[in-house]
Amino acid sequence: MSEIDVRDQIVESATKFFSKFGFYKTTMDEIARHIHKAKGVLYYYFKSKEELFNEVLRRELGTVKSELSKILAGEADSIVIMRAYTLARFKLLHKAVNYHETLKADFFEKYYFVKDVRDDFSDFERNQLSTLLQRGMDEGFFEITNVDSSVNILMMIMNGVEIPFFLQNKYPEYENTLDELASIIMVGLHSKK
Amino acid sequence: MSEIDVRDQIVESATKFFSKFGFYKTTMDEIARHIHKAKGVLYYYFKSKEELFNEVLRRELGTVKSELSKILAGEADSIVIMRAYTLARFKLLHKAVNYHETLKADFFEKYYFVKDVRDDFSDFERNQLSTLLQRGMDEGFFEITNVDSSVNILMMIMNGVEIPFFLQNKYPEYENTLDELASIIMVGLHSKK
DNA sequence: TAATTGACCAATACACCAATTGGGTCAAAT
DNA sequence: ATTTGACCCAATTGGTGTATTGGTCAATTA
Repeated sequence: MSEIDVRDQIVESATKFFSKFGFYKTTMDEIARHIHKAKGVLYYYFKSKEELFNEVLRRELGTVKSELSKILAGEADSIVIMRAYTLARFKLLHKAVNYHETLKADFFEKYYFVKDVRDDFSDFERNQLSTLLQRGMDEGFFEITNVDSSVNILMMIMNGVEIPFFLQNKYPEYENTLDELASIIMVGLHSKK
Repeated sequence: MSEIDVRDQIVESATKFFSKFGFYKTTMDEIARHIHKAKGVLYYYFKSKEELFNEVLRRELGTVKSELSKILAGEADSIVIMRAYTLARFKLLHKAVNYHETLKADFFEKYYFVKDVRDDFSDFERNQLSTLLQRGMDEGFFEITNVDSSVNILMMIMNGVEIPFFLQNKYPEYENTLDELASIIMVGLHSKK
């Protein structure tokens, strides 16, 4: 009975509620009641509601990162990988509903506590893209003067469209043009030969 | 005395206040007092506060549009124009502080009344970019399969970064990479020959 | 000892009312 | 044709008491 990891139960329950109602409309008490425990036990495993939310986020983005890592580890040309990465990135993030809430952090001071998880994902992406672009240059597919700067621009574009996509629900509308976006970026990074 | 166009005075006064305090923190009474008139006179020239704000916006974006039109009417290659357009677009919009407020319309229902002006600017931009891309194809600089679709993507990128740029004040940080963004887009649209 | 409970606290959110603000109207005046 | 200022009323604001909820902890269980 107590074999089941309670910490996991808590996170699963929290995920359910946070996904459905968001951070502020979810109470610690209902998370606890849902697994037939007293509220106090949550504080045995997590030191605060914010930390619990962060754990939920960490897992959500962890899935995204591992999926993306699979793509990045592929054998194909860096161009092919780059395209696949772009499409998958948005498709995966589209489903990461708790991540969406963190996008509000830039508007509402309330959400300061998600900074760490967001930064972590940003770092991940920056590293991966740097590696990929560098590899693309080594393979002769890309010809860019400054990798860091190109990565910055890619990140600017990708982060930029997240708010319209996920908070204003324009992702479905744009989903089928993402392939073309990827094309433009691909060619844009491509050597003029 | 009554030679001075009162309507203009009103709009100028309104521009001052709206630019400084935004739509909701500005009162019709202070706009009127500033030009030593009674509040009622505002309603002789404008049927509502919202309409007055729209007029302010119209002028603000009118300036932007006419500046951009100058660039678009240039003699240079479509590539050169495209780059100049991109840089100028953001530089001009950066100064259009009332336009910034309209960006909130996508988050807060309160701002529904700015739809018309925003749509107008969107239409302008869509038309101009279509013409430019088409011209670029005719001149052999661009090689795109579907102009509309490419325009969509350009607009998606440009609109996407507006919120980070103007509402989260990241424009200064990115300003000097805009040139490179333009490059990527340019090459991205460029024929592979 | 590790895990859990439930009563308890303090801070925040919330519901409610009163007072004020501010958008908008209009008959009268200029 | 334009302007005024008193007026209306819906919405906002500020203040207050109550309820909710994040968080603590001594006692209890297994």
